[in-house]
Amino acid sequence: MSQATPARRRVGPSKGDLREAAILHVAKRMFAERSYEAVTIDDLACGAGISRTSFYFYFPTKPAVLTALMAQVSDDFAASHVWFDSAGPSPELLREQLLTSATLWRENAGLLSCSATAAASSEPLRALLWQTKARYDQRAATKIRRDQADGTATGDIAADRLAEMISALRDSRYNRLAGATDAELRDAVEDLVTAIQRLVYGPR
Amino acid sequence: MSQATPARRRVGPSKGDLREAAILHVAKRMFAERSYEAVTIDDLACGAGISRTSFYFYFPTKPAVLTALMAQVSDDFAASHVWFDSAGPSPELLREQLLTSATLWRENAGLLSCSATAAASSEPLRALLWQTKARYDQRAATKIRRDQADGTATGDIAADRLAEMISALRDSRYNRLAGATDAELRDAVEDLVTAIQRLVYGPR
DNA sequence: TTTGTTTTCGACACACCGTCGATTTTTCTA
DNA sequence: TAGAAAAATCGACGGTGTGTCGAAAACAAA
Repeated sequence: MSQATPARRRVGPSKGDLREAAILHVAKRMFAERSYEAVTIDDLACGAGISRTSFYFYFPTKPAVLTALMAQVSDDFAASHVWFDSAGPSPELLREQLLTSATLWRENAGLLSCSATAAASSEPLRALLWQTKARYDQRAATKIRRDQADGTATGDIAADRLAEMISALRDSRYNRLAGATDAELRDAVEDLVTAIQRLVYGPR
Repeated sequence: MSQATPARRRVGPSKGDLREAAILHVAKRMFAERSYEAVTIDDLACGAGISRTSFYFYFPTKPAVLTALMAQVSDDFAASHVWFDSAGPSPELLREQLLTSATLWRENAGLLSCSATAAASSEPLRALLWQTKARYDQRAATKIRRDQADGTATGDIAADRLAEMISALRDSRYNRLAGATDAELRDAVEDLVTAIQRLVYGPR
């Protein structure tokens, strides 16, 4: 969250904080429905009721806004990882975790898509996304390593590789969730549960 | 391949075709070592020995050059898919197919990375990449469907979903192949063989 | 040489970006 | 509540990259 804060501003709540919130608010809406390139800084500024130049008082760049927005989503996302704290396959917990995160993903589909685009040109945003993924992968790897140690999980693929595979499967499936129905969302979750169980625990 | 050809030019070989080749040549080099944004049309034109304006006589946009380059890579890629024509798990053929495509991916790592970036802003390029992926997924799905029909492969995940999963696993692993050693490349292939076999054929 | 086509490029208009400094508004405190 | 300090605003400017137009130059064929 700190990358997006310019150096000049102080901390307390003030009038300008309302504007910052207004920018974030309008940005969330615009990035949700247009592509990253199709949203200009002028659009954001006008939407927040200020001039383009004033925008720079609040954020240094366009991707910085996206970084601030994604920091929130990233936190929500991290809160849904109940399976990682369990022991053994526990497919019900895995299903619950995936359903929560899939719902979150669908709600923020446009924003996530824009942030993936913007990451190519913004080091801070790239860092945030990388960190989010790294945290997820590490928690997954820890859980898998534990299950491999007590023989529950098969060991012929290293735990951290399995964790990366799970991320990859999740991302690719979730990325087509924009505008999906609840039934489609549940199907996606069900496929992922089956695939992950099979990859990690092998023959059931 | 046709998206990249502007309307005005005729077909036969002529002086200008040399220039077109020169642009493609220098573009391949530049996109291999710099990021997509860091290569300007002026860079490409200068590199090919013409003015920026003349560039537009050969290609309508920057992504169009990338599209032309990617069409070639896409063809090479499609030629390496020996496993799809086999029956049953045949892990040796799968390994061979993955090794070939991984090598190709590593050779073109920079180009592939640029094209992924550019796809966000270029419909024709997006279409080419989509088509390449779709062809791959369809061939995979056909093979899997065949194996599911005769009971070799398990059927609790639909063939086309499995095909998408395979693409996703491959992409995520290959995308970290830039500058990898031969040993790392073989490790990647080995993990993928194990994972794919387990996903498609379940308990071995 | 003439004629028509291919190729080149300078000049222009555009869109967006980011900075600077002067000005206005808000906030705090004496 | 006046008046100073800090916060916030914005116009003007300069920069970069893009794409178009039309006139000129190089080239090929008759």
